[in-house]
Amino acid sequence: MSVVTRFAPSPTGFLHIGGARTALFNWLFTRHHGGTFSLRIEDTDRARSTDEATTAILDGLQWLGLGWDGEVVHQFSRAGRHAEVAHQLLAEGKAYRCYCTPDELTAMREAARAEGRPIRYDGRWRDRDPSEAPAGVDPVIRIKMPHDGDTTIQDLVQGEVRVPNDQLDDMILLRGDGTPTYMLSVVVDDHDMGITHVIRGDDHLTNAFRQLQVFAAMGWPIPEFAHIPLIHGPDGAKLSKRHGALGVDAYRNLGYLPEALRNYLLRLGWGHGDDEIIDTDQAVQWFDLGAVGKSAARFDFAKLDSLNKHYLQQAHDERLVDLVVERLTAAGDPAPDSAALARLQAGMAGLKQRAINLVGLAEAARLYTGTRPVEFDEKAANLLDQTARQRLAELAPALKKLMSWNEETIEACTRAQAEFENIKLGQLAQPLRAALTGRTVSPGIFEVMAVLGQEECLARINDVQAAGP
RNA sequence: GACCCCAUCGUCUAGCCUGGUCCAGGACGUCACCCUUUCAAGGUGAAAACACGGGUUCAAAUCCCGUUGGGGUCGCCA
Repeated sequence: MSVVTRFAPSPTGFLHIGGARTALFNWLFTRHHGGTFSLRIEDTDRARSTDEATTAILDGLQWLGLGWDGEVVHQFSRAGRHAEVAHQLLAEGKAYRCYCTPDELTAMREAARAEGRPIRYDGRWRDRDPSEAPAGVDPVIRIKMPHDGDTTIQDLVQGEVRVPNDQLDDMILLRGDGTPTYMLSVVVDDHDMGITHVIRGDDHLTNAFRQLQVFAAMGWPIPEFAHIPLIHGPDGAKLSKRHGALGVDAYRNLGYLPEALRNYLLRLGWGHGDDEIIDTDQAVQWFDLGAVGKSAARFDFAKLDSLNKHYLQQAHDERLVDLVVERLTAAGDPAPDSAALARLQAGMAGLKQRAINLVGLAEAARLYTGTRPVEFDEKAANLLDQTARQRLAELAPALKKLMSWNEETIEACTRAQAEFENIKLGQLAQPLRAALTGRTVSPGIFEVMAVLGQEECLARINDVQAAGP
C-alpha cells in the first residue's frame, strides 16, 4: 500500500517553526517512500481562521521547498460530510445528544478541579431520555466512549502507549450550531483522504486515543501514528509566542536560506550517526521515523547560524546576487547599475565566505553597490588619522602607475610601498581598507581593490585626502 | 489535580533495542595556540555529560523498580 500523509495546520497564524518541522518530517517520509503528501487546512474554527494565515502557510511551505501533492483541502468545505458521519453514529446509538449549556460545562469543570477530580465531562446525557431535553437549547452530539478496558497505540515514534478508557470522556463531535469539531473532522478527513500515516506534534498524542474511538465506531481502518516531540524554547517550555516564536517568514527575513533551515530542523530530533550536513536528497534517502528521538529539543540559533553559513558558502554567486539586490532595494537602496552588479558578482565569492546570513551579506555588499563618498563607521574613521592618510597619499601615485590592475599587481605594489616605508603591511592595508570600504572589516583588501577597479579605488583614496586634516 | 511522555557535555545528538570494544564519540558554542592585511575560513589542542537511588549481572549509559526534575494533554480551539 502506498504511503499517504498530510500536513494539517490550522490557519490561525503564521507557519511557526514547529509546524515547519512537522511538515518537513511528513514531506521527507513521504518522498522517501514515494507516496503522496497532502495539505489540509483545518479551518473549522470560523472565528479564528483567516485567509491571510492560509496564504502565509502556503507561502512558508513553498519557500521551504516542501511542495504538496494535489489540491489543498479546506476542511470546512467538508463540514456536510462530517455532520453526516456524526448523524450516522447517532442513528447507530454510538453517539447521543447532550443538552448541557456551556455555562453548565464550565461549572462542571470548576467543581471537578476544586475537588481534585479528573476534569472531564461526566456523561450526564449519555443515558438520559431525550424527552427530558430542556427547551431552547441546541444540543451537541457526543460520542459514547467505552468505559472499560484500555486503548493502545503503536506509535511509530513513541512506541506502545496505553491509556485506560475511563480517562476518555464523551467528546463533542458536532456543535450546537451543527458544525463539526476538530476531533470529528480530523478523523473523517484522514479516512476519506486515505491517510496511511499521521505524523504530527506530540501535543496530539492524547487526542489520538480519542480519535481512535471514532475510527473504531465507524469501523474504519486505523492509520499509523507518529507523534514527534515538540520544539522547545531556550527555557525548555513548548515554543510559543512568548518566546518570540517566529514564523518561517521571519526566518526568511532574518536572512536564513531554506536549505539551512531544513537541515537544522531535520537534525533537531532526528539523527543519522555523526552526520551533520545533510542535504535534502540525502535526507530523503535516509529519513525514517524510527530514528526520531522521543524527547523535546530546544531551538538554538547558534547552530542554525553555523549551518546557514555553510549553505551560504555553497550557494551560487548568481543566486546570492539576486537575493542581495532584492534586500538592498527593499531597504531603499537605489537599484544597482550594471557596473555595480558586475562588481557584486565579482566580489560575491569573497563576501559570502564571511557572511552568516543574508542580512549581513547585503550589508557587506554595499561596499560594491554603494556610491562615493563612502560612509565611515567609527572605527574606520578613527583609523584614518594623520599618519594613515599620509601613507595613503604616498601609496596613491604608485597605484596610479599600475598598468595591470589585478590582485597580484596591487598586492606587489602595496607590499613594495610598505617595505619602502619600513612599516608592516598591516599598517598600510588597514588604512586602505578603511578608506575604500568605510569599515575595518572586509574581504581581502587586494581582492576588494581588484573588484572595485583602479579608477574607483584612487577616487575613494582621494576622497579621504580631500576630507581634510 | 488526573492521565501520558521524556531524561548522555551549555545546546543538538551517537551509543541504549541485541549489556562488555565507552575512564562515553561527533557537531554547534566556548577557551587557547598557529596561520594572517582586518574579519571570516583553515589547522592544532583544551574544558565540558551518562539526573539520583536501589536492584539484576562476572560486567550497566545500556535491562528492571523507585525518586527527582522537565514536558504534554485535560475547550461547543485546533
